[in-house]
Amino acid sequence: MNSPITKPSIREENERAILAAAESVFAERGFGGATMAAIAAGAGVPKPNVHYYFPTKEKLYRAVVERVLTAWLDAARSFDMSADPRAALTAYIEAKMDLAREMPLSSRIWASEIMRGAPVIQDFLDTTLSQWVRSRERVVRRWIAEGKLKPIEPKFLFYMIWATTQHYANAAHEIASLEKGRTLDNATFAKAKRQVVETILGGVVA
Amino acid sequence: MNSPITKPSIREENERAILAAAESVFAERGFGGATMAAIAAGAGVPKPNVHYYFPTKEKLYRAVVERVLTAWLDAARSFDMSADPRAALTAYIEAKMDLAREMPLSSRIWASEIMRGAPVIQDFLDTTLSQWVRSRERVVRRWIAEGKLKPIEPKFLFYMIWATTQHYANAAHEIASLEKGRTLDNATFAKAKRQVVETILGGVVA
DNA sequence: TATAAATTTGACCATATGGTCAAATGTCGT
DNA sequence: ACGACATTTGACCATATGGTCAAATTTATA
Repeated sequence: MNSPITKPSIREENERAILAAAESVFAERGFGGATMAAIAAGAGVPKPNVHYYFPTKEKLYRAVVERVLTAWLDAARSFDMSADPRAALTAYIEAKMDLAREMPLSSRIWASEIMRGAPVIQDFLDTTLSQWVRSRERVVRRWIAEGKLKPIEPKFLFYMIWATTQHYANAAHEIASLEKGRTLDNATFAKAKRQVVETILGGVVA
Repeated sequence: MNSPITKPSIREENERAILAAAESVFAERGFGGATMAAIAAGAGVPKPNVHYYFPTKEKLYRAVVERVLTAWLDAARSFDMSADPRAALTAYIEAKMDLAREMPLSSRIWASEIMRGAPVIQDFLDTTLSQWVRSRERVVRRWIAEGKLKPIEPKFLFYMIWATTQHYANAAHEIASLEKGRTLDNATFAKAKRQVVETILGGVVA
């Protein structure tokens, strides 16, 4: 049914448009501030049509958040536990920076979902994310034992990586304001990425 | 009139209670999701009473954000431009960490205001914050010229500090989830603070 | 204590919003 | 071309929400 070359069905195309609009509206105004009318307008369809594909605002939000989770997991995979810390952390930080750059809306929705107390992704935090952290913690501790990293608490390192990389999505507006209103261009962003990698590596590599 | 020992007037006391409730509701649900009814309930006063002190939701929100700005400025002052980078950055990072710990609601409101595109604090970003950044950038560049810091872009250092420290407020729930649901205790938070300071210093001090 | 000013509060109002419905229209396989 | 099914859409509805008002009550002030 779902062969790669099938042209998108009406349903697929509409769901795509609605999800895209929803992502943007949820990211800008938060769950509470988003309205189905705004989402419908953003998707270019009448409001009842949104409800036809996503029965409730809650369900639509969940669908949006699921895409965010997918993006998170993709970036998470770039943490190569078999590599040495420099390579593993560099790849991971760069993946996270690219995610913030390329999917700022997803990143903001993630942040705001967490600030709300994670009503939708609590289960993800308790299962997938917890496991991811535990396994990577072990790897980091091994690196420390091997004298490759300073004796740090792995979690705090992850927090710093998550926070710093996400900041480039969450605070894109603030950053632009400090750059005379202009968004970071690719070259500047690349410099930021490099500096983030080097600062963190410089701070934790033994 | 406003001598230090004057007992709070009815007005002062009510405004305080309303602002406190508003801060909590805005932080939890965002501007759009917050309701005046919830704020009134949180403050323990009837809804019209909230409007008596703060005519509109928008004005109430502005009042809350102003308190956040004050907190931001207080922490900003701890960046001692006359000191050497180790001392200056340590004091600043620690002040920011303490702020995130002691005023998590303010920190979250700040984050969500910025994610909304800073409709209320745009002016602050363009004036006070821009000036603060420019003057500190100069100091950091001087430190670099004196060989005390690696050749970094000062702004990216500030972003890392802001992001990482704020994370402990913004993502407190996520962090708690990764700690079996328990909030970081004081000792653990102190360790986090130390590690953040040491990682960043280790990353940028020459 | 009398009077003015500040504060409180129940009852309301207009609008916005999430969601529904049924009729109309489009799509697709046969 | 036909019937079955998917999709679209204008008109609605119930509720929530920001905000108002005027009467009642409390607090300051002279």
